[in-house]
Amino acid sequence: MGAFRQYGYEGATLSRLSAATGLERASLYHHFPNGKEQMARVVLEFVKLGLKQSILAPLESSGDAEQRIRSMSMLVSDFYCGGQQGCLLAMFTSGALGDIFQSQIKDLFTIWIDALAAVAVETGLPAELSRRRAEDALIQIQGALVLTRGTQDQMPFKRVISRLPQIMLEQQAA
Amino acid sequence: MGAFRQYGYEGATLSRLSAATGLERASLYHHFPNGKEQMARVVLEFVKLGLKQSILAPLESSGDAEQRIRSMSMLVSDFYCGGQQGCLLAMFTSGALGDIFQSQIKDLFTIWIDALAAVAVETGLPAELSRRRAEDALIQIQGALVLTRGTQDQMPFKRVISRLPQIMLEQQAA
DNA sequence: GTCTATACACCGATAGAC
DNA sequence: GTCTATCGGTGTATAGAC
Repeated sequence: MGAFRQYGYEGATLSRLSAATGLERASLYHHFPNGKEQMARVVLEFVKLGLKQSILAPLESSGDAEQRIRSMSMLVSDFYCGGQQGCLLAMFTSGALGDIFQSQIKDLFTIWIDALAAVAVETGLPAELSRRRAEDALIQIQGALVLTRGTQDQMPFKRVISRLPQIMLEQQAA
Repeated sequence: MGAFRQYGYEGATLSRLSAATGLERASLYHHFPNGKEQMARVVLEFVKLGLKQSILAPLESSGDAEQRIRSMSMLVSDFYCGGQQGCLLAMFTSGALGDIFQSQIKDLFTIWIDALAAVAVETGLPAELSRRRAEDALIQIQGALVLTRGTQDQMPFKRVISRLPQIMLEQQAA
């Protein structure tokens, strides 16, 4: 998975995947008969599982909504190494790949947005506004990743992470 | 330029660049003796010029600050085709490329942030806050591009575009 | 299941005719 | 300045021994 994340789909050559897994190129085709595209699909499924079972898990616990969002924020920050690591989803939306992995990518974003929106709804916000807030949260996470990597400055990402509860839950209009 | 933007650095093969320019691969080496890397650098310089002379031009005009930001927003929306086109800068921050084009990318983001911050300063906002607002604006533009492409829904991008003046100029604390 | 060996296409890049 | 032809290297993928 690391190879796809670090180098993107085109840059994740079988040689790099071989080096990352310890298996020879030919052996990879035993596990993934449909080649590189299948490997990427499995990685996306793996990411989906990780998103659900790790990052989004705190959102479904009980307790203070703000605290739950803060817990997710910490996991997000760790997952992206404080903004130094890029987002696989963002990389796979680029270029001609969007056509190939579109539905899987969309699925992942939807899961994330729905989970965040559900928390906002719990606090009494209207459904439509909650969804917009959840989208805003993801916009800022993804944008902060781009800017932090582009400017070599971790501050934007850190700022967004600490601001997430406010983005989701502040009561005034937005 | 379109090839790099659509396919990314690795995906912009010389064959595609040849097709996009109408020149044979060998002819490209006459104009860019240092090969593909040089082509990408020239593209980035071209983008820099376009950013300054087109997108950021309204910010330096006179008149209402909000109106100037709105003018830039329109140009940004057109440039990214309502969010359907990805951002070259974001693509080039990914993978091992960050090391090669890092300084040029950083330069471009800095120019954009400084130009936006200057407008906020004009309206009486403190310098530090203005800079944060400018960073926030870019975060949301970049994040909206990712989300819009990832979810196949233009709404997030449109929402961010229309919200840009507010992000930059609202007077209350943030 | 993993390996070595290999097939074939395409990559970035160069030489040299015109 | 643009082309055809070609280089060495690497890409994805397959065959077959073990």
